[in-house]
Amino acid sequence: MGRAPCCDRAAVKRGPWSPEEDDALRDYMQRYGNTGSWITLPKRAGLRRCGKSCRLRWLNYLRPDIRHGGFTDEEDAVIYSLYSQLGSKWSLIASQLERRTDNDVKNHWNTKLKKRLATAAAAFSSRISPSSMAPLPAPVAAAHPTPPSSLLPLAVPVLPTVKAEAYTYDDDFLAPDDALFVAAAEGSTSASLSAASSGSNWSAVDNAATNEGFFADFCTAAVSDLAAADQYLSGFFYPLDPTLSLV
DNA sequence: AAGCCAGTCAACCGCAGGGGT
DNA sequence: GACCCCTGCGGTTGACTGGCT
Repeated sequence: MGRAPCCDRAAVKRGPWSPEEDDALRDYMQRYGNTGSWITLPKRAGLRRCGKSCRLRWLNYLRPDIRHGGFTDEEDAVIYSLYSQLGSKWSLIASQLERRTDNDVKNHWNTKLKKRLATAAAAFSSRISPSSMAPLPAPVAAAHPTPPSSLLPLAVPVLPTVKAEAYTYDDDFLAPDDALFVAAAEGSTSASLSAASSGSNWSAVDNAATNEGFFADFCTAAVSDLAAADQYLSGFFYPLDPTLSLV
């Protein structure tokens, strides 16, 4: 016994909205607002649409106070930063951006930012060559379909996480250099890097990397400029471990 | 010109949770 | 407390478009 549908699917129109339907919904909302429920709105507005469809169309498209497309670098940076802290809480992220909808932010992330971040991570990990580092884990994602010509045509690894990688990276647990790489790649502050380089306080590495904002800063840098992201990361690596080198 | 493919984005679906009864 | 209704959310789908062969 499934959930009852919210409306009679045979009786309502589905698919793209026509200009006439848009006009009808816009006119109704501007005259009366949605004083009743979304479920009853289609009838009141003279639309053969599901109430949920009306709500979505209004909130994501017709509402006068929203912008579409053309995300700025600043907005991208905010999205990266918040995503690194909140995950896919699109409505929360959108609420921090002026006149953006959760659907727009989600689409922008899935079609552009996610790929850009993967490219930045791939470019970064390909250039770090600590002398004693164990081989990187096998790439999880498929090869990037169209890598920029400025980048090596390599497979896209996921950014390793401290919690996942610290205990699985290799059979011998972590050498300090591995921990340094992992901590930096995941998102640690200089505090966690210091802990990593001392090679002892693993829970401190974990906590610092998880809770603090290095990853968000890396994402922010990666948004606009891969070279800047590289520079940013190497700024953390070099002072702590001179055996690391960029190739 | 036609077909294919990848990228984009509007729209749909199902679930979770809040509020009312 | 149990149930129902409604809204909001996040994941996914599918139509459309433009570039390439």
